[in-house]
Amino acid sequence: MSHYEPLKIEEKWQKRWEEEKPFAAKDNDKRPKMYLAEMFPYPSGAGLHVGHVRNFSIVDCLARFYTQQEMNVLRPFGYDTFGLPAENYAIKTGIAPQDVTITNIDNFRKQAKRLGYAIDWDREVNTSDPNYYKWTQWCFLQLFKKGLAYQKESYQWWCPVDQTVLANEQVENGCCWRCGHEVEKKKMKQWFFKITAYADELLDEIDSLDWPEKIKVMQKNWIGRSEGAEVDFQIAESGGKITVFTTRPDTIFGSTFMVLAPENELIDELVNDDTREAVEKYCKQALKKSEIERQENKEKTGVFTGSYVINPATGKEMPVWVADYVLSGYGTGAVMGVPACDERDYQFATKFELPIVKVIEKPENSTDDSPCYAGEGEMVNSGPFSGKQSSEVREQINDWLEQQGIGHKKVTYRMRDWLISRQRYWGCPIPIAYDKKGNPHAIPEDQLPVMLPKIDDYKPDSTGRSALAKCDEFLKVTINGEEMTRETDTLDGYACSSWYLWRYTDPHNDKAAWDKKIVNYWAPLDVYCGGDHAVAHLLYVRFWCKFFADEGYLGFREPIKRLLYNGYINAPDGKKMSKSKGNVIDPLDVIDQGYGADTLRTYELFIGPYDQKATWSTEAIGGVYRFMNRCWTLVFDSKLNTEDKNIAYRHKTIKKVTEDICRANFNTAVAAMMEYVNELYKNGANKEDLIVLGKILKPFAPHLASEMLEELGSDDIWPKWDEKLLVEDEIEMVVQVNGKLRGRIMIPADDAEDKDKLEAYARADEKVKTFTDGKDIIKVIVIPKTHLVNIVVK
RNA sequence: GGGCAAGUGGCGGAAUUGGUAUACGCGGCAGACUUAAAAUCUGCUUCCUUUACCGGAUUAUGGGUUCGAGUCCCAUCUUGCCCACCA
Repeated sequence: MSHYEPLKIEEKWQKRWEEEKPFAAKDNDKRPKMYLAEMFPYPSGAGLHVGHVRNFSIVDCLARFYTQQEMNVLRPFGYDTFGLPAENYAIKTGIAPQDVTITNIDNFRKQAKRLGYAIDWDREVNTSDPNYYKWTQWCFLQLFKKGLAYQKESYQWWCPVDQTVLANEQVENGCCWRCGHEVEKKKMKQWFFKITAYADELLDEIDSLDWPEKIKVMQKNWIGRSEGAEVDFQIAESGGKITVFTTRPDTIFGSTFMVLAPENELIDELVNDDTREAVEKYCKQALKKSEIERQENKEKTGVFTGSYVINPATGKEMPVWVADYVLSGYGTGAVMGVPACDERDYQFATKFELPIVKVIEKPENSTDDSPCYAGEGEMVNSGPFSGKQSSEVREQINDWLEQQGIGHKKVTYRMRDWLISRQRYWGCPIPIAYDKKGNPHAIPEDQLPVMLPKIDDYKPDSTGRSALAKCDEFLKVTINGEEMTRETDTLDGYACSSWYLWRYTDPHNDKAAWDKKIVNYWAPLDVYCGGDHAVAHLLYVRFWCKFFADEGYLGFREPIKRLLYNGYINAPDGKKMSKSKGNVIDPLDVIDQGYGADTLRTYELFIGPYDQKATWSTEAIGGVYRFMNRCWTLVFDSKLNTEDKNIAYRHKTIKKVTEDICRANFNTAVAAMMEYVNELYKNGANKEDLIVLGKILKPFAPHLASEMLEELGSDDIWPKWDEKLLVEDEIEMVVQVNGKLRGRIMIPADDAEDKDKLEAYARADEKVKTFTDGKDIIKVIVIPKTHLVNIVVK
C-alpha cells in the first residue's frame, strides 16, 4: 500500500512545468486576457518568508483559477533590487551590491519554484539590471522634458544615519522608514517629480477603483485637498505684501494678527534692529527641533517680528509674529490668526495677549461653551456681512477679494511634490549632467543607460553626496561637444517600481520601455496583490500612469483595476517574526519537514480572511496536511462508487468554491472543499466526484491536484454547476414560535415554494403544537426562500 | 485630539439581502484498529440544568426598531488602523 508523498509528487510536477512552460502568456491572443501580479519583492539574503508565500499564493490561486477557465493569463515575476540594505551590506562586507543581488535573486527564484507557482519565468525583471534601468532613466527624461521633473532648493527631510534625503512618504512619525533614526531638516537643492500636477485626478478617480476602502481613505487623506482662498495683506509702511491661505475667508473680519512659519523667507525683511536677534534665535531653535519635538509640544511658542500688516477687511493693523505651529510646506507658510474661530489661533492669542474679535455667533442650541467657535453661524462684527450666514458669506467674500484684486479662490493640497533624489550609490543614476554654470542638461536618450559604475568604496562622502562623487570616470561626460559633470544623486527606488507593471508586458524590448500595442492588450492590471505601500507606491504608479497616458504611451489612466491588500503573518507567539526574537518560521523548512508546498500554500490561504493579519499555528497546519492526505486516499487508495450519490453536494461545492475564489474568500473555499471531502468519505465517491475535487483543488494545491487528475485521466478545465441539480429531493423546513426555533420538518423539495403547504406542515407538527395549543395565533409569517415559518401567538 | 474599522466557543474563524448562530480547522474527550504507540478511521465537543430527553441562556455592555437582530439605529466600554498644529 502506497501513501501520500508530497515531496516526491512536487518534484515530479515542478520538473515537468520547468520543461513544458505551461504558464507562458501569449501576447494579443484571442482568448480574454487576465493580468495578475503581486508587488514584486525585495530579494533579501534571508530568502522567502511566510509573508511572501501568503502574498504569492493568493495571486497564484487566482492565476491558476483563471487559467483553468481558459483565459489568457499573464502572471510574471520580478525583483525590486535597488535600495539601502544591499548598499549597507556592501559597506560592511565589501561585497558589491551587484553580486549580492544576483546571489539573492537566484535563491529567491529557486525557492519560488519549490512552491510551484504558475509564473511565466521568461518575463523576469530586475530593477538594477542596466537593461531595465536604462528605461527608468528614459521615463525620468520624459518627465524632465515636460517640466515634471525639476530641481528646487528648500528644507528637506535628512536622515543623518543613512545620509540621504527622504520623501515625505518615507518619514514615519518623524523617523526614517529604513533605520528608524529621527530625521532632520536640511536646506538642499533636490530633484522632485511634480505629482501635485495630478492631485485632482488622483483624488477624483479613487472612488472608481475596486480597491479596499481603507486604502482609498488613506490616499484621500494623503492628498488632502482643501478649498479656500489666498488673500494678500499689505505690509504697513513698506508697500510689500504677505499672502496667506485660508479655508475660512468668511472669518477675515476676526483676524487680529498674522503668523509666519520659521522657515518663511519674508521674515528677514520684517524684523528691525530691536527684534532681529530674538527672531533669529527663535527661528534657529525651531529649525533645530526634531519633527517629533515640534509635534509633541503643543504649547504655543512664538516671537513678534516688529512689523504690521493691514487687514484688508477692517483696515486695522495686525502684528506679524513667527511661530512654529505654522508649517512652511503647506499653503503659503503664513496664516491669518482668527482667535475667535480657530482653536490654535485662540491658544496663541491668549498666551501672547492678542485681541480676540468674535465674528460668528454660536447657534442658540449649541452646548459648546468654549470661547472659540469654529463652526458655521450668523456673522457679527463683519461690516456689510453682519447678520448673514457664514457659509454664504464665504462665497461673497471670495468675490469681494477678487474685485479688490487682493485675493482669489485657491485649492491647496496636503500632498507635496515627490522628492526623488537620494545621496546614495545603490540606485538608478539620474540621467542629468551640469554645465560649467551649473545648469542641468538631459543626457541624450541615445547615451542611455547611464551605467552605475562598479566601485570599491560605497560610503557617501562627507559633503552629503553619494559615493559616485568620488568616481572621476563617472563624473566626466561630453554632451554636444561640451564637457559636463554628471549628477551624483540616484533615484528613489520607488521610481523604479513605478513602471514595472508595464515592462512585464514587454520585458525584453530594447527599442522602447514597452510596446504600446502589447501594453494596451495586457494592462491595466486586473488584479494586484500586496500588503505594503498603501500610499507611496500605489500613488506613484497611478501618477506615472496618468502622465504616460497624457504622453500617448498608455491607453488607460488607472494602472490597477482591483487591489487585494493582504494581511501579514505573526509568529506563533503573536509577535512580529524577527531574527532577533528567534521566532521566524521559514517556509522552506515547513516544506522540507515533509508537509510539502501544497500543504503550506493551502494552509496560508485557510488561516483566515486574506486581508486580515494572522498568527502562525504549528498545530493547525497539520489539519491541512490531513486534508491533503484524505484527498490523496480518495483517488489512490479507495474503492470507487458506481452510483452517483453526491450530485447535489458536488454541484453545491463547485458553486461555493467558484464564488468564493471570485470574492477572494480563500479560507471559506478551502473549508467548502474539506466539507465536500468529509461527505465523500461518508457516502463513497464516484469518478466524477473525484475529478471535480481535483479540478477545484488545483489552484490551492497544484501538485497533488495534477497527480490526481492524471490518475483519473482528466483535463483541468474548471467545472460548471447546474442550479437545477443543487436541490436535494427532501429539504428541511424550520418552524419558529414567536421567533424561537421549535421544530425542524423534512418535506418534499417540490413543496418548498408553496406558502400554504409550508404553513400547513408547520401547524400540523406535533412538537410545534405543544407551543401553540391553547394560545391565539395572531399571525403566521412564511418565508419560502429559507423555508422558514414563524407562528406568532399571544 | 479627530476619522475609520472591528468585538462571535478553550483557540483561528463561518454565517453573501434582517430569516436555523457557532460551518471548517485546531485543541479536548470517547471508541475502533494495534501486543503497544504513532498514523488512520468513527463519534462527541458554546454555556447552564440533566444519566438522558426536555428546557433555559448566549454574538463586548445597556437600550431601541421588527413577526424575527451577530447583521439595522442610539449610547457606553474595549481593541486595531490611519491622520495628527494642514489654517
